[in-house]
Amino acid sequence: MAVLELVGQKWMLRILWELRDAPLTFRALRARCDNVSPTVLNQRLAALREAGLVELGDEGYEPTELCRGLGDILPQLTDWSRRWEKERPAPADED
Amino acid sequence: MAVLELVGQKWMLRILWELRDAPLTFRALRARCDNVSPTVLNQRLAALREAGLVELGDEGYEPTELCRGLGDILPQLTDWSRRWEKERPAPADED
DNA sequence: TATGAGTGCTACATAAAGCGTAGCAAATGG
DNA sequence: CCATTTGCTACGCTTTATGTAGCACTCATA
Repeated sequence: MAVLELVGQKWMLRILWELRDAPLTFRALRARCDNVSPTVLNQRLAALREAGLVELGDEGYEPTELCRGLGDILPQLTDWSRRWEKERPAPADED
Repeated sequence: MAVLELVGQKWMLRILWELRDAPLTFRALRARCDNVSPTVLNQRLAALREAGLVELGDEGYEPTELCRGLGDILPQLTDWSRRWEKERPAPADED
């Protein structure tokens, strides 16, 4: 389960999530990720590119064919996320 | 997609993954997670418990009913992980 | 040629998070 | 009383992330 160590890193799921629909430029992607520092974003993108999950095309960064499988999984994660937000015990105060 | 910020943290997916089958004690879970430092493990478990995703039963930590939905998703992540390991471009040397 | 806006990406100092080890308090069993 | 196991914390140190600034490059317009 080596992929857990990859996508388990901070911002990884978020990055892949933001790239799910359309390609995004470095700066646009950064903006979508709450302005994550470019240092980290670059590190993550480098790892994703080395893993063959993301590539830099003419219109920006986009998931590769190899990454597409995640496209079926992430929506389920969204679904589950919605269920969780409805049924979770104490919303408490998270920002 | 607040859940991404939760499970996107380091060790989160791994922790949930290790709890998928049977309950694990704090120490056992720690052992399975490459002996992650107890400080972090405790932080993560606290977050998971506050989110109502994990609880501490008689036999150790275990996912709650609310968390079970992930049980259908994580195996797919495994599947995808296996595909990825077969088809990825350059295994290179990652440790 | 130049100027301006966009791109990917890097440098730097500071802040935050994680790590490894040791150990505590409580519960359990001899 | 002692040993074992439990969940969990404290400590000092290393690693990682943050935020801001800016570089080198490309493209379009003038």
